[in-house]
Amino acid sequence: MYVSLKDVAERAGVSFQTVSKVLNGRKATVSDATRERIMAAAAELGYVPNALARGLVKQSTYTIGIVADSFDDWFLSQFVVGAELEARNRDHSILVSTEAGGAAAEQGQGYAQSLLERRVDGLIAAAPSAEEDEKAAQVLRSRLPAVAIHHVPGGGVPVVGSSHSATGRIAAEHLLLLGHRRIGSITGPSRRRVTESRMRGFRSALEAAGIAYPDSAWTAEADWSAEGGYRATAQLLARAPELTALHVHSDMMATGALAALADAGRDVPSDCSVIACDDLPFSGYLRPPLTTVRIPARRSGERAVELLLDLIERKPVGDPPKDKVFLPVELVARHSTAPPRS
Amino acid sequence: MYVSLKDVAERAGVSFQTVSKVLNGRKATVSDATRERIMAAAAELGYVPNALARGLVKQSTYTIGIVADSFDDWFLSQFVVGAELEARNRDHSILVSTEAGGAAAEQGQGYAQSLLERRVDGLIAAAPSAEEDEKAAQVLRSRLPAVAIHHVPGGGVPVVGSSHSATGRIAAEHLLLLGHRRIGSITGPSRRRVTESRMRGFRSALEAAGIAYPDSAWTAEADWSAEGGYRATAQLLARAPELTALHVHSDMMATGALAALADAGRDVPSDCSVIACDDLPFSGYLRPPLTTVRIPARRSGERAVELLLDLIERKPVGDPPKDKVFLPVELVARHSTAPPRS
DNA sequence: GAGGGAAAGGCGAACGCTCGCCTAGGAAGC
DNA sequence: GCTTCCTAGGCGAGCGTTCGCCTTTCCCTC
Repeated sequence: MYVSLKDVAERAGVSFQTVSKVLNGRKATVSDATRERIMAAAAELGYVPNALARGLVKQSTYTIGIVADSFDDWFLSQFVVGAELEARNRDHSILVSTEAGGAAAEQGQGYAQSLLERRVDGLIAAAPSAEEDEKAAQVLRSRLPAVAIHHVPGGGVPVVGSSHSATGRIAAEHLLLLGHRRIGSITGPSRRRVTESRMRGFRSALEAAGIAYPDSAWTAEADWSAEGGYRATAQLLARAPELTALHVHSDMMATGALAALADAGRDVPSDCSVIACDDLPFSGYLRPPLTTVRIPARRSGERAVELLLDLIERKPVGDPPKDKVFLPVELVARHSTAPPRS
Repeated sequence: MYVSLKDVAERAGVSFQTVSKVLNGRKATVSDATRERIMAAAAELGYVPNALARGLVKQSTYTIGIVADSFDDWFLSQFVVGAELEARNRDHSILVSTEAGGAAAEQGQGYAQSLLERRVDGLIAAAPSAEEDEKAAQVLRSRLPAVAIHHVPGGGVPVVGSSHSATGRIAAEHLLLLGHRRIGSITGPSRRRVTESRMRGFRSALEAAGIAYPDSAWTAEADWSAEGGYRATAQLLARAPELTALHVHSDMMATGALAALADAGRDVPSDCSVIACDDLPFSGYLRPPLTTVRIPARRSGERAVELLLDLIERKPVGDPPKDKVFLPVELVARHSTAPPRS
């Protein structure tokens, strides 16, 4: 079905190994005439190299694997876009797998199984749902060069990303500066580290301002979705009408929060401010435009690949790899936040 | 680095071919004792099959390739999710590439190049940006079993998806039924087929109702983004204040449209109705909740894989493959549409 | 005219696997 | 006791590459 080096060789009247030399640019040893004959033959026949065979002998596929949870997630898909960009720059390609847990695991496929079978040269763990998974951690640690965007039990895997606690802190400080004292939180799933870290940063800022935060009373948990955000907000509002501001852990949930606030007849920002994080492409087009903390998703993907590739190509006596790379987050002040009504 | 069949064989005291038999479940010919010894050895050593080698000899990788434009796009990423699901069901995996044009093409990589190199068993073309690309069409037609989600020049490739003209028609009919007569359009890029088809369906519904549609006056083009939608809407509003409804070609652009309407001081739906298409996860949480035509993105991915796999496994004298599969779209009426103010 | 060297290209081996056929040995049948 | 059949497992070949080394040819040089 496909033409092979041998087919090209036959047509050009040389040995297939010579064709290999030419097509891989190891020029020194072939005459110009032959080279051209070979190139022509390859083009006419429509030769497409076989990455399987090449990978087999080179013991490297120039490919890096990403274990992600799902493309549903904005952060993850942006992360992959960034990763792909950087990989392309450095002559590698990206393989994405969703075998972190859930459906795949039920079918008996291990963490990143298909990636390992395909012999990727390195692994990027981008599946927070597996952040507590011991087995996954073992794979990451022992098999291959790897980096992660989240905590890996037992460590030993460099982490790339932005500081979640800083994200929470920045949000809190912005609200504090405007004069808010009674701030509620719509969080992601509480078992996730990111949720805990954001709350830590958030709380620390409040404490620094000498404000107590009644955890259970002013917090509602959701699942990152707009729908979840709507429900959690509606509940929280009913429970704690005294709040003058909401710190929402994602723009998507904030979209729901804005709707819930509107439906409750509370004006944003005059009755209640809202600050979120992510900075989705449409966040500035919600009404009111959403104030948020921008998370550099794409950039994280780029940096993860950079780091991983450095790790893979590490010189024998290279410098020890960094074990944490933090990318800065940034406050994007729009109009969903304002001083509380006095 | 990796353990191979030979390593497992040595530990179990058999030939490596026997290990292969056992691990692939061709049981008949091996005693229970031996089988267990082999399984144990494989587990202890952490054997991971090498898909490269296997693909090489089997001349099949059990993998299907998707050429997509970008993960930025909601439709495309949902499509991939669906495709992955269905592929997993049928023991295949998915490889996604963004080599349709743009950055990749500039680096001299052909359409789907890396997918072909990896010897995928079939191709799904999901890159509208290449819908007019002759070379891409040739690859799709000649190389491999393929299906597409968009028109392919010259045909010969089955198309899976929903009817764009029906989408436009449904939107128009909904607005017509409410009593609108002066309806504007915020479209995607006009060089895309999808844009043209939607407008065709839209216009045909208007004509059926005996309404003339002044194309250039009531249409504004954007780029699918919220920002583009905002700008196009703002312009159109200024140009054609008589409009009582807007037909927007994507929910993302409609998000911008809603913002533009709000900023122009026009209430939705009482001053101007808005209907869009896609049904994004947050569309029901915009305020007002967006009326839209739901496009079955995930389902399209599933069907595309189904169809492709059938094509690949086609029995010698199988039925001729369908060349079009249409998935129904569905009106989701929410609150951004209402009768025009009389 | 012998020796040396560079240029051009051939060749064998190996990567890790699957597949089909082959063989050794024991049990069964007459 | 000899043939026949199974059963359990071995073995060779080949998939399409890359890599290092080897061979041939030809041109110089002394």
